[in-house]
Order: sequence, then structure tokens, then C-alpha cells
Amino acid sequence: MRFSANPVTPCGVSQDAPPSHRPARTLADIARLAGVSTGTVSRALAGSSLVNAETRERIQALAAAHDFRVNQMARRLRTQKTGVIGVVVPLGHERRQHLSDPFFMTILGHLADALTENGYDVMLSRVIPDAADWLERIVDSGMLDGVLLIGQSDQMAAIERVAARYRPLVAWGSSLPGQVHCAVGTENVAGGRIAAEHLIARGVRRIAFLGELRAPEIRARFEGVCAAAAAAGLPAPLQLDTHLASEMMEREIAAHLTRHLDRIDGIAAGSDMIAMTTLRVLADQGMAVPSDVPVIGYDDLPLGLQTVPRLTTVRQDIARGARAMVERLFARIAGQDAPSLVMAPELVVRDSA
Amino acid sequence: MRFSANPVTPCGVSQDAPPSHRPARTLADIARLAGVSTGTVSRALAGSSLVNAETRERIQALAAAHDFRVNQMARRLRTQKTGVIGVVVPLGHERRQHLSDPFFMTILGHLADALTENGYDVMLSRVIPDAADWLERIVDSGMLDGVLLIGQSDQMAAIERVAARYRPLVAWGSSLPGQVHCAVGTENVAGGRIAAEHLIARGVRRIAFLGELRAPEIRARFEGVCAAAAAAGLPAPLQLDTHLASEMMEREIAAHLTRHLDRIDGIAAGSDMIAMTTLRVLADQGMAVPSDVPVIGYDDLPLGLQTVPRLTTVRQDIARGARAMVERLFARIAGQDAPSLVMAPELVVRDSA
DNA sequence: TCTCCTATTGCAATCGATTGCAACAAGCCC
DNA sequence: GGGCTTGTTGCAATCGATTGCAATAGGAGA
Repeated sequence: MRFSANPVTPCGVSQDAPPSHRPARTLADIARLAGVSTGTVSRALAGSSLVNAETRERIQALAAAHDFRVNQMARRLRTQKTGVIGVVVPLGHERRQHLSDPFFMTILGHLADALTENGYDVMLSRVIPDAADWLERIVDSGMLDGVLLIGQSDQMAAIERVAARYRPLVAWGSSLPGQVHCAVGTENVAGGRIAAEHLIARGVRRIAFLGELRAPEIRARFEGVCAAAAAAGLPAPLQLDTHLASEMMEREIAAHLTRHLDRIDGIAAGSDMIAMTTLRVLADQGMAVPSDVPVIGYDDLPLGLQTVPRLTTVRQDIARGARAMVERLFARIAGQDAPSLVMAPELVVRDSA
Repeated sequence: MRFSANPVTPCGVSQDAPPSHRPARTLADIARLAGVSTGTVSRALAGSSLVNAETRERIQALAAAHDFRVNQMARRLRTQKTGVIGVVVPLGHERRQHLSDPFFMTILGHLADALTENGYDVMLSRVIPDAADWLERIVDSGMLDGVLLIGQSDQMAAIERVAARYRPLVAWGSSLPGQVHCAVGTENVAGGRIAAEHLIARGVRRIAFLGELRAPEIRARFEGVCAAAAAAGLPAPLQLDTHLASEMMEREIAAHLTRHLDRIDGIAAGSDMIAMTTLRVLADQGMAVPSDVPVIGYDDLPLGLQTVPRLTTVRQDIARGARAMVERLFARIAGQDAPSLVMAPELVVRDSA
């Protein structure tokens, strides 16, 4: 805690000096005090060179003394720029998935960093797309200069519809051929293939894939896993639905494994969170990873470094993806065009497979 | 993915029917179309009983057909209610701590849920309090109906100063005697004592505390640990600074443990994230938990269920805390008074201690 | 038929800033 | 001294909605 030399109150907290005058709420208040018009005050506070340097400083001092700050609502209405970017998490399938899902949070953190560094505020919405026009409501609210979507969920149709007329919109997720909206993501089919090939190289022959297929990303990863298995002449992988809501995930995986563990010898998880939960369940069941059954994840969350054993996974460069999303969004706000980005996934071999 | 029966484009996405008319942007557009005044349109869209049911429906239909949505900026300027709550993460010490810290994210998720359920939007700010008036800028921006602070960091003075005049402000964190701002948190001294007592009951005699003391919460937990040790006639615990930025944490803990492991026989961590990283480091160093050295965390994050061994910890009921913060904030927005809340921490015994 | 009441609707002020344009003074040159 | 530039400042429209009050029409009641 920082203690200053000021008098200290009973709670052990120093009080900075209060402003000596009563606060002013509007430009007009300051204008009256300074004996000028509101226009001049507005220009002075904006640092415009149109106003005399002396008056400008006098007005700024006055504003500071009355700790005046311009009303952003009014300013933004007038200038038609809000300085706010919406970061939206659509939970189409998986309504129970919590906002605290580590993948969301990792990418949200990077997005928030990039946006605040550029002077934008972040408006966070976790929406359950009940109404068909959920995205229209967001983009047409007049509150936002642009929108970033974390994941497409099962809302491709709604996103495409809006993107056709609303430019400053960028999504994290898949780019399908012919898609009009700008998306940043990794090549999920290739990623799935890489994961499976790694398992196969370790001698796995009967792969289980944990994850459900309604989200396009997860479905693509599964397709990659299937392709690799087919190419190696192995039987088709066993696909086991796994919901992302953390409360249910552990029970569900445990049930899957007790039922199917004798029929498989390696696990490709649809995400790192699924993989981490799987490690936990396997430990409970007395199975050793990777010697009894190797496990590979997908995402490369920082948390994967903390597990025992450390998670082998397929890396999506989330930090780079977030930067790319913000770059593309700014380009689109500036009226330029910005194409989708598909990043190559990368195998990260640690200890679990 | 949901496929509808509509014609399908090459990207495999169905196109919903576009609106048949060109979109209307303002109330005045709709008013012209309907042959009424903007006032009537405004009332009609608000569902006011002042306008004839027939006209009301006609206007609503018109608005829907031209997919019109009222400009929130203008509406909010006029009504002086923004419908937005700021959720602010001050990073005073620990500037490098990332927004993706699981504790932040867990509480943020709960706050966001509670706020959106009540029809509020969430504006997220991660601020590094360089300027002395960082909080004034936020509360006086005119964009927010209220502010929730996640953690007080080392900014007690700034928070107290603003809280003295700005009512709708609630913080997560400590309540010090005489404090004017409303805080919701747990009794950290008691929590620290509980943790240490549990270790001591397991036979630990030389406790190490991992965490740095600039944040008031962590400091209080350490005081509790010290009190318990003193009460049991044990030597003073060894306090080891641990930064919260995840990149540094593992290296730092590893360095601490190689230096001091022979002098301690039990570890109380300042937070669950520190505890989880400690488990990971101990596994690397070939130490068994809890038989060689027990480890206890603090927070009870959902992630603690996923570690091997499962984390023994001191529970803060984050969900309840988040609900309490939102309740108190709403009370304050409504002009009522709302006192601070100090919740009792609770020991959660799992496998790590 | 006249008055009064009620159900609708329009008018215009208002929220608090920004900004193009006009106005004005001082200074300069010829 | 008149015309012109330059540097400042004020005026007033504007952003897009909300809302108190006035105005109107039509019907009911006496």
C-alpha cells in the first residue's frame, strides 16, 4: 500500500486534497465561470490552437480546479464516434458454458489489452441468442464503433446476415469458403490432423475424440482426426460428446471413459480444458499418462503448463490472433477492407502424449 | 450447426430474408413514413398506452420492417440513464498481471451474469493507475450508472476519495475500520489463520507463505498465518514474494523452493494460482504432495478441482460475493444505503494438504 | 345545442457537447 | 485613412431521442 505524507484517517488511508471549489457539471458552468462561451471552452479543453494560449490555459486550470470532465454521452452523440468496441460471446449451443471458460478469458484478456492500448473502451456481452436479431440489436444500438465476436457458436447464419451490411465486425473462428464475414482463426482440420498424427506416431491405433460437433471449430478438428486415422489405415475414431460447462464436464468424461476405455488407446481432446479434465479423471481411475493412455489437447492455454503431466497440445497463437482481430477491426472502421486470417496450428510436445 | 430450409450459399450458410425496405436510421424517418410526429413514434415504440393501439402496432410493424432500432446514445443522453455498469480491474502494483488471471475471470463471469440478467451492459476496463485521477475519469465520464471494482490493489486512497462523493461504487476486497467505500470480501486474516491451523494440525512446524504483501488482501492472509503460528508456539513463517504475472510466477517459485525447501515443511499460498503453480514446481523437483510437503491454497477456484493432487484450499464464495456486490450496487443506484459485507472463509480439505 | 371530459397527437424544450461560419478587433501596408 | 489579413471568440445549428404541456376531435351528458 502506498501511504502519502497527508493526514491519515482512522482507516489508514490518506486523503488527497479535495477540490477547493464546488464541481462544475457542464461546459456551460465552466463557460460562465470563465466569462466565455461554451464553444471556446470546448475548444480550449480539446487543446485547439484556435483559442488564445492564455485563455486556453486559464480555462484548463479552471476545469481542473472544479474537476470537470466532459460528458462522454453528449460528446459521443455529437461526434458520432463512441470509442467503444463490443466484445461479444455468443453461446448458441452450450448455453450453460460460463464466461469464465479459460479460453474465452485468455482471448478476452488479449483483446482488452489491444483495445485499451488504442484508446478504446470494451463493452462485454455474453449473449444467449434467443431472439433471431440478437446481433442486429448489438450492432444497431448506436453505442459501438465495432464488434468483435469470440467464437461463432452455431450462429453462422446470423453473423453472415449482419456482416453483409455492417463492416466493422470481426469474429474469432472458422473461415468457410464463400463466407462474407471477416474471421481470424486457425486451420482446425489441419490441427486435428496434426494431433492425431502425433498420437499415431506414438503407437496409438484406436483414437477417442472428446468434444461435441455443433461448434464448427470442434467439428473441423474432428474431421482432421478422422482424416489422419484414415490415412494411416486405422479404424474410425470414436467420437464422444463432451459439454463445455465445467460442472458437467468431469462427470461426463468419467462416464465416457469407464464405458469405452478398454476400446481405445489414445485420446485427442477437442480443447485444452477437455484435455485437462481428462487428465484429472484418468488420475482418479489410476491410469498413467502418457504410458497407459496418451492425451493431446488443443489451444495451448497457459494453464496447460501447470498440469501434471504437462499437456501436449496443438497451439493456436491466441495473442497473435487477438492482435490480428483488432488490426482488422480498425482497418474496417477506417473504411478499408480486411481479409480473413487463417493461421497454421503448431504441435507443442510436452509430457502428456 | 443449425441449417434452415432456406437457400444455401457456397459457404454453407443459410441467408435469412433481408428486410424488404431500406433501413430507417432515426425516429424522424419512421415518423415521416408513418405520417406522425417523432413524439408519437417514440411513445409507440416504448409501448406507451398514450398512443392508440392501432397506430402503435402500425408504427411497431413499420419499425420492424425497416429494422429500426433507437439510438442508445441519444436515448441515454436524454434520459440520463446509461444502463451500463463499469467493471474495473485496477492493477496498481503488479502491472504485468494479465486480465486472464483466473480469479479475475471467475468473479468477472459471475458479475457479468448478474448484471446482464438485470438488463445492464458491462463495460470492462483494465486500468493501470498512472494518473492520480484514474477513478475520477471513470466515474465522471457520464457513461456509467455505477462502478464495480475487482480488487483494491494499492489504490485505497483513490477509492476512498471518490467514494466520498460517488455513491454507486462497490469494490471487491477488504473492509478496513473507518473505510467509507462499500466493499464485499472475505475475512482474510481469519482465512489465513484457518489455512495455517490446518497445516499445523497436519504436523507442519515451519510454514512458508508464498505471496507479496502490497495487496491488502494478501497481507491480511499473511497476518492470519503468522497469528496461527504464534498461537501454536511455532517460529515465524517464512514470507516469500511471488508476483502474480503468470510468466514469472513459476520461475520465481522454483527459485524460492530450491533455496528454502530444506528450511520449511509446509506451504500456505496467497492464492490458488500460486498454489497450483507450486504443485507443478514441486512435481518437477520430485517432491510428493502432501506427503513430503503439504500445500494449501486460497480462493477455491473451480480449477483447483482439476489439479493432481486436488487442491486443499480456503474457500471464498465468489458467486455469492458477486451477487452481493451487484445487489449493493443496485441499492446504491436506487439511492439507498448499503453496508459492506465480510464473508467468513471456509476450509475445503481435498488432497494437497 | 352547449359544456365537459377523454383519448390521441403534435409542438417544442431539453439532455451536453461540437463545429462551421460570422463577427470583431488589432495590426499592417500602401 | 482605407482596405486587408490574422488571430480570437461568439452564435446557433446539430447529433437523436424523450416528455411536459397544449391542442384537437369526438362522444357523453344535461
